[in-house]
Amino acid sequence: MIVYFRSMRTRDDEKKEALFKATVKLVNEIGFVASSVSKIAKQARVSPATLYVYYKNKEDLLVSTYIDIKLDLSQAILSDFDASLPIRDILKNVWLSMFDYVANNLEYYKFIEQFANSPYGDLVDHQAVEQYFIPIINVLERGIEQKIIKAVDRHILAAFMFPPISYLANPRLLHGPELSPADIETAFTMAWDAIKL
Amino acid sequence: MIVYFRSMRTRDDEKKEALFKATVKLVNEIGFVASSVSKIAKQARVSPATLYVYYKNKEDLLVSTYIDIKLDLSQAILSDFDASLPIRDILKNVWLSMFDYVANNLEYYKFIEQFANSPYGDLVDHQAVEQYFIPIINVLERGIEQKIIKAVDRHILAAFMFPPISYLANPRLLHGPELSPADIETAFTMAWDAIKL
Amino acid sequence: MIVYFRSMRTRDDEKKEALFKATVKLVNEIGFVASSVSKIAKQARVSPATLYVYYKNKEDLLVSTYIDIKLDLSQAILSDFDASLPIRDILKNVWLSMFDYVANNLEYYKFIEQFANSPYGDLVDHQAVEQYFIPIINVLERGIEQKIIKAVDRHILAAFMFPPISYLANPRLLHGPELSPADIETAFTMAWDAIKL
Amino acid sequence: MIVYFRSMRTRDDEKKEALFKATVKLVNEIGFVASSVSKIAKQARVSPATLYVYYKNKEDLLVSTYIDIKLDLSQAILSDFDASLPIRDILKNVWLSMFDYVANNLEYYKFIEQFANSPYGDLVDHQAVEQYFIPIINVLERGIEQKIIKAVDRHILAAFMFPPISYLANPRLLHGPELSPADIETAFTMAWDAIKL
DNA sequence: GATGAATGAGTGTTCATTCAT
DNA sequence: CATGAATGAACACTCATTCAT
Repeated sequence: MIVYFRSMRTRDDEKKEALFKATVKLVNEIGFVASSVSKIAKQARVSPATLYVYYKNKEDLLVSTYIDIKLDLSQAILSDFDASLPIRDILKNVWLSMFDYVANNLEYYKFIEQFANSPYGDLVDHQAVEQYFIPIINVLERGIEQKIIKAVDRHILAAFMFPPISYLANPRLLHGPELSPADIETAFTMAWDAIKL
Repeated sequence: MIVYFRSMRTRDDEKKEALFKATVKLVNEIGFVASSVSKIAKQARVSPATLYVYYKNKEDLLVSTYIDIKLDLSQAILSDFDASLPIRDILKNVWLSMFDYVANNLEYYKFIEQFANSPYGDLVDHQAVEQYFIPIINVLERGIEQKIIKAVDRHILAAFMFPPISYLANPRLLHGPELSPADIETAFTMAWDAIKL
Repeated sequence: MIVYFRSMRTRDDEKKEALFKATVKLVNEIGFVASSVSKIAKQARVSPATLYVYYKNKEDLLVSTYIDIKLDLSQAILSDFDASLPIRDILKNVWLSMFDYVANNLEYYKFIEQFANSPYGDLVDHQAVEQYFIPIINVLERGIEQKIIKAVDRHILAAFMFPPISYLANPRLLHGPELSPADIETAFTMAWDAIKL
Repeated sequence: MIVYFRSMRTRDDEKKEALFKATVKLVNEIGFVASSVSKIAKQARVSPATLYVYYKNKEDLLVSTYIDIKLDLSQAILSDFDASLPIRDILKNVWLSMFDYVANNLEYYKFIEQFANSPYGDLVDHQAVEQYFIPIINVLERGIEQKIIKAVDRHILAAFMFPPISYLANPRLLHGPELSPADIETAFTMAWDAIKL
């Protein structure tokens, strides 16, 4: 006896997720340029027409995928966020979480890198996306107030914390050997040296 | 004896340069995805067929353009390179030169960013390109020997010097106000704090 | 005994009428070519699948719509038909009714024009549709018998009565200013001059 | 020995004409709605992509075809135009020429009918097209001055001369037997009766 | 060297229709 | 009766590249 837990013809989150995964996978394998709707659909094992049931168009698919990853990233980073710790420890947790995320979800990270470096990047509501990261911003500002962190614009502080991670964790950019745990520890120290007073 | 009534730059070079400029311009304006051979040719005011006189195919055009820019960048960075200065000053010159270059040649810089974040990036002979930057590597290594700079892999050092520049000088990534000269000065200090012992 | 708490017009008829109106509206606004089933369904605020409850397929929808309008037109034209009047007066009433109908129901009229000038036109049982207009044909034949109207094939007579109306009342064909009541009166006189002996 | 009178790779008016003919033929056979670019190209024995060498897009193809036919029609009608004849004779020549044209080039005529009754019709510069027919307009106006023709707007006069031709010569509209030469003669008399004073 | 013409293969998207519920 | 989901086939159009000149 067959029991259907979900109807055969109702909106199917499995399909949407298949499209999401197919998009990320293909963009990583063959790049933004070559990732056509039909290839993505084929990868997700649905008809190209079905894609348009779940997304308004290709742009919507890509932007949605980007935002979903950004949200996922922010949740990963903030998962063990503990505001009661010393500021350096909070930031170290955040930094290592992000390094882990990038290293272990390279496909996701490479997607958002390609996305941000494309004209699609201009289509995103950046303020909305930055909302996700407000707790980190707040920590930086607390650090400035407490004279622990250099009193400069938060974007400049961010520039020395996060872009180095992308670079170090992304084999497409780092044309050298993978980093050891000790290297990663050192790298955080360097980031901290950059921003600390 | 040959007398050139026309400029020394031959007709051919003019066409090739027009294609180079058209490629950079279009990739910036409409992105990698939409930059087709025929659009590039039209922008350069030549026939699509002519493009194939100068480049083997589209990939060759894009890779060549990337390498040309990388070379140009390295020359700009190393233009006032003076090995006799103190290490911090050398690096400061390099850093500011690069910041200037990125800020003043954003089109070039955005091109290589898009390029590097695409599968085309995998086609480049990175070792050859890194040759251009050897003098800088050498300075870093001298700094390490002299116990001025942290004794870590040169890629890690680079990660805290150059990616922050891309981030801070690229409006597509920095979703905030432009940097003041004082900000830029501060930013270098932070880079130096990161790498110095 | 059955008591209707809801109006006599059933839910079904409402949907069918909505589809009818949506079809006419869309064909007028965007043309036969662009009037897809899903757009018509959306305009009628029903699911595309629902359309197939009321019509066999798209062809059935269009042909039915055409025939319904033709019937409506015939009823409008024959509403004040009075066989006891002089022949010229009968035809004048008919002619002016039709002009009124076309002018006041341009959407309907443009639909049947587009329809007739398309291969769908070949699918209609013309004899059945012409039944609606038999009284007019009869008047013309009475006129011929009474030596008031030229003794030619009824289609030729019709050619000078009705196509000019389409032309004069349809802004898509008449590329000039709208007609005044006096113009319309004159136009009937011309039609009559054409057919009278 | 083969002699090439035209190069194999230069713009080829034969291809453009093949596309023109294919467009007319297909629109007649399967209608505007179903006449897709790929079907037209296949009918003309060229690649769909080649169509875009000769026409900007589908709209351009259809509008150009329409205008070309209109021009052809005007030339046919005015071929034996003799301004020195009596006005009735001039118009009779024009009328019969047009009847002939429609009857003998039904494909062309049906194309422009379908075209005019579609939203594409709105895209044409009607004033430009009407230029072709100015000599006829002038005759009508001379007739009005000479008190031979009714003093009404030229569009109303036209409405009783030309739409009846479309109707009588077009089997899709005239659901009856074909007209005899005598019928045609009579039909012109009726048109003349309509417009003459 | 330089080109406009030409195209098979592909693009993103919409089509008319069916299906399970 | 009514529906949203699903799709193969088609849509208009552009692609990178080649070819004859």
